[in-house]
Amino acid sequence: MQRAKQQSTVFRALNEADGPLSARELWSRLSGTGVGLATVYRALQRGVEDGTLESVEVLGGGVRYEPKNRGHHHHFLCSTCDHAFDLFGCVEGLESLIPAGFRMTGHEVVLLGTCDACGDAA
Amino acid sequence: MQRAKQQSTVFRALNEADGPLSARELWSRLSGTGVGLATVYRALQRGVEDGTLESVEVLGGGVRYEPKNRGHHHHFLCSTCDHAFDLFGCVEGLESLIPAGFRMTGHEVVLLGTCDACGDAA
DNA sequence: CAAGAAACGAGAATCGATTATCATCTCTCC
DNA sequence: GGAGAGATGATAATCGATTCTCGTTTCTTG
Repeated sequence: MQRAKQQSTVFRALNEADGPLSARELWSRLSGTGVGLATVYRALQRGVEDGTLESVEVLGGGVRYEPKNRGHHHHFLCSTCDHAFDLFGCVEGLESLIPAGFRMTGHEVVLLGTCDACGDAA
Repeated sequence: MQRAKQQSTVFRALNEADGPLSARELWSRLSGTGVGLATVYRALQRGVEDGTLESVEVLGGGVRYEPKNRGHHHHFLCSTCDHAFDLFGCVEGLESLIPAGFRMTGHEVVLLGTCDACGDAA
């Protein structure tokens, strides 16, 4: 087991993911590498401080993290495996929903359903 | 202080709200009525079982509850006061975001910004 | 009014997520 | 090779949210 390189192992796993991962989710993907949960949290915290990572809250799964260089996008949450996938593209017409006097600075869209793998299995 | 009527006090407060409320938020609106936090949780739990309430997760504020008779709608989350407001209307074009093989069963939209009151104060 | 059932409030207990602690290990720079 | 700094893993501690427990109170029914 290498030391002092564990955090980069964490970052690599996050970069290879197809969506934001929670600390636990990330940790379970690192089983076998000997990386401890505390190190995962330390890496995530550092990444956010550095500005290389971003914490996002999708739904029901607590906070998840993903690289900050993925641009504006949204997520698809599989209700079976509870994994969040990145989506590309956005939606129009959000402004029409805003009540008078409110100022919008951002938006989040989450699509729910079953992913490819879970749909096949069903 | 009346007893055995506390739960209806909880339901009334929730019906009068302009958006979903968390247990704490609801409880703080009932300060002065003598209603305990446990009773708020009991009422919420019962309401969800009855089907009269629905639990929703907006963002960052944990679970919130609202009456189930409000139809399909979304929410606006004020980043200053952290209160969630009901919005009316919906958006189009969500289907185009779904990857091949995925099946969509629902969606959530949250607009972020500052509400009327907090915008005025700023 | 009396008895039993259900609801109540306060605070203890629990639960999951995150953070802090600490002894050990590894890397860097002599 | 050695010293010091920083990183690491295991685990304890913390924190907030929610649920549970218990003695008390209120409601219902007669």
